[in-house]
Amino acid sequence: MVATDSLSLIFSALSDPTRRSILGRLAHGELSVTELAGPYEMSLPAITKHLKVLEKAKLITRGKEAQWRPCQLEAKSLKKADDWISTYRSHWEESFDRLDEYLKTIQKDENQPGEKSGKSKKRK
Amino acid sequence: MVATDSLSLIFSALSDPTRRSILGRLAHGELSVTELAGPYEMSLPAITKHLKVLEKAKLITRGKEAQWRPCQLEAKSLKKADDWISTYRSHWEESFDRLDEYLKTIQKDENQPGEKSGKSKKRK
DNA sequence: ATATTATTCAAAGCTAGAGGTAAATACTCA
DNA sequence: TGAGTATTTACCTCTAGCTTTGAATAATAT
Repeated sequence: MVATDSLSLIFSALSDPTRRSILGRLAHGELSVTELAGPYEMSLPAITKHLKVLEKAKLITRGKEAQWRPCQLEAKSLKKADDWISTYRSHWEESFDRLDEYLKTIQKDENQPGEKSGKSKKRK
Repeated sequence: MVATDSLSLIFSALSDPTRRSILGRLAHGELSVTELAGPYEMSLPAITKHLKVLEKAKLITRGKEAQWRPCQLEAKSLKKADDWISTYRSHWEESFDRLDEYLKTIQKDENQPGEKSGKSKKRK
């Protein structure tokens, strides 16, 4: 990754299934690295690195308790991602409307068939 | 990227600022590659590659109109990302509650000071 | 002090990402 | 057909990402 802005870090962190799964498990409460690593067929150092990525994206915070460095979900960063995506919410709601419109259009076209699909907008 | 599941493709596509910006501009309507490339200090082939990434993630669809391959936003995939994130929505709402609790806790501790921060949960 | 448990660091391998330039392809119009 | 415009392919470079193994560090318990 070249970009280091917070949104890019967040989306990049979320682009790995293991990391998403880790977040999912942290949603039920704090876990240590070893506990976290349990289900995955992956070395501990690999998990450590995934945690680093999540930490850099501020999707988790880490504590210190004896020899454990427990991980905790930090949902505020997920909210950041959600805020970005939510600006498009109207678009996917709209697309149902477009589907409706489309369906109405076919019905109409069944009576008066004509152009195949040509919308020939002119471009300079 | 190793993962090829749709969520990973989507989040990975969103992890680049240029690609997010492209989606933002497509939100206002269909655009050709050259129109899209305009604002960025980047070669056309670079833009083509970004579009490929967006297309693979099904965040855009492409048309064919004379020598143009216009791009269109496909919001359904954004909804997929939104659905994943939304399972955590309760967590960031909750975190305000936790802040409240925390603030109450300090107020109490100002009267009877004691342990620095020790929550010493036992772990086997 | 030593053994045990938990976690991280270092080095290396390999694949993919992001960008560039130059050339090829696709379509339109005269 | 040939010129012009739009887009993609091929190829190259460089950096970053994911994973491994083996060794190092940190804290606890004996």
